[in-house]
Amino acid sequence: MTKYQNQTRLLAAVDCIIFGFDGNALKLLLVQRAIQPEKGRWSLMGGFIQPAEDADTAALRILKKLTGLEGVYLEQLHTFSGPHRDPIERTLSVTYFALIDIHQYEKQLSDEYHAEWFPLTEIPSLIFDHSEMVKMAREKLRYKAALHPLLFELLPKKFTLPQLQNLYECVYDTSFDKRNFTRKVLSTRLLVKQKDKDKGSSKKGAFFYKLDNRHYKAHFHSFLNIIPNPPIK
Amino acid sequence: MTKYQNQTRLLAAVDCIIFGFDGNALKLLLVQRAIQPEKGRWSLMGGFIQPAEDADTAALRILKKLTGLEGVYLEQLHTFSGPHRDPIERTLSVTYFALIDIHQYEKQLSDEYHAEWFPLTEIPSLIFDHSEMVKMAREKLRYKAALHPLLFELLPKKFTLPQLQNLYECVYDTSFDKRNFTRKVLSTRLLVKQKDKDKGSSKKGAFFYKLDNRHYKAHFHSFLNIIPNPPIK
DNA sequence: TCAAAAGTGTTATGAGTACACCCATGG
DNA sequence: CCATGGGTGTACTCATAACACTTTTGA
Repeated sequence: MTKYQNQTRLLAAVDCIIFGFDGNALKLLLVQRAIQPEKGRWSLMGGFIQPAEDADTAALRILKKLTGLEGVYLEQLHTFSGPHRDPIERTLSVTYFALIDIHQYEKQLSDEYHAEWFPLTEIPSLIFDHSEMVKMAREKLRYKAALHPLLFELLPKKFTLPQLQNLYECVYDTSFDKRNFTRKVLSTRLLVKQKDKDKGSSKKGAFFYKLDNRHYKAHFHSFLNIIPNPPIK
Repeated sequence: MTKYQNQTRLLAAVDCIIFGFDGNALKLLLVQRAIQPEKGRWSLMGGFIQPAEDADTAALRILKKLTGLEGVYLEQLHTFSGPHRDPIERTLSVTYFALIDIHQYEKQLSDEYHAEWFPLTEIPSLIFDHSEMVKMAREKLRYKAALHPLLFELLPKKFTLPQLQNLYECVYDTSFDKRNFTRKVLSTRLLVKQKDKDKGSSKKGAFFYKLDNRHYKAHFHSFLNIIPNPPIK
C-alpha cells in the first residue's frame, strides 16, 4: 500500500474539560503540566492519541487515568487546529467535555498529576489555547443543559431538589422561583422521590430524589420546541 | 526546540457536508474521488489540512475550490478518528457542514471535480465513513434548525413564505399548518416583506421576503426555552 | 421559641394548535 | 369561469410566570 505523497503529518491530542459541582460552585479539574514546554503551568488534562485508539477512546483513557472513573458523561466538543497552537510542534487537539460527580472523584491520584479543582470564577491562566477551550465548553454546557437533562451527571445518585436548583442557578448565574422550578422538573417525570431525607443542609431536611434511568435515556433527546409539538397521544 | 518524542504523527483532513435546496428536495453535493484508493467512488468533498492552515481555513478553501462561493454558512461538525477509517494510512478527519444557496452554485466547476447534487433520499454508497458523517450532519441540521433560524442560508436572498415552509417540511419530513407557520415565522420579526411577488409557482404570486440581517445576527443564538424567559420588557 | 430551609397552590397571561374560507390570476 | 396556490382570523388549551404562607425541627 502506498502512502499519500507530499502531505504533512502532525500530532493529534485529546484535551478534556472536566466539570464538577461541589454543592456551591461549578468547578473545573486542572492539572499542572508535566512536560516541557510550559511545564508546571496549569492545563487541561490531555494526551496524545495512540496508534490503536480513536479520539473517544483516548479521552476515556485519559479521564480514567486522572480520576479513576469510568462511565462518565463525555462528549466531543470541538477540534482546535491552529498551526501554532503548540509552539514546539504542530498538534491538533480534539477536545471533550466531561461531567463528573465530584464526590466520586477520589483525591488519591491528584498528587500524581498535581490535579486541582478550580471554581469557574477563578480559573488560572492556562497554556496554549486551553482558556478558549474552557470558554467554549462552558457555553456548550449552558446551551445543552437548557435543552436536555444533563446536569444530573454532576450530582450524586441521590440528590435533593434544593441541590438541583442550586446547581442550575450556578450554571446560569441567576436564581429561579422554587415552586416553578420544582414543578417544571417534576413534570418531566424523570425523578423518583425517595423515602429518606438529606438532613445535611437544613433542620427540616429535604427529600432525596433519584433519576428514573428509563425515562432519562428515552427523553434525553426530545426537548425541542420550534417545530410544532405533535399531540402527545 | 526539541520535538515530542515517541509519538505517532498522522494525516489530518477536512471533509465538507454540503447541503442545498432546490425548491423541492434537500440535496447533498458529492464528488467522485480523484485519487486512490477508492478512485471514482462518490465521496464528500475534502482535502488535507495544509501546513499554514487551521481546519476552518482548509474547509473554506475546499468549499471555494468546489463551488466558487465565499461567505457561506460553515460550521465544524465532528472529528472522526478511527484508526482504520482510511485503509491506506491513518487519517483524522475534521468534518464541516455547509449550507449553500444552490442557485448561486455555478455548474462551471462541477465537471472538473465530477460533482453532483444528490437528494438526501438517494445518496449513493460513499467511501470510508462518509455515510456516517452525512447521517450526523443531517441530525445536526434538524436539531439546530429547530432552535435557530438557520435554513435561510439555503434560500436565495429573496424568498417566499411558501418556499420557506416547503424547505422546513423537507428538512423535517412532515407538513405544517400554513397559518401557524406564517405566524410563527413572522413573529420572530426576522423577515421583511418586499413589494414584489414571485409569480413562478402560482397565478396569484407570493410576496418575496428578505432577512432582516440585524435581527438575524442578534437573535440567532437566543432561541432557548427551558430556562424561564425573562420578561421581554 | 425562634431561625432557617423545605414544601406547596392559585391565578393571569401568552404561546401553541386546530381549523375553513376568500382572494387573485392565468389559462 | 374555474382551477391553482396564496393569504388570513378565531377559539381553545396548555405551559409559563408571578406571587406568600405554612411546616419542620435543631439549637
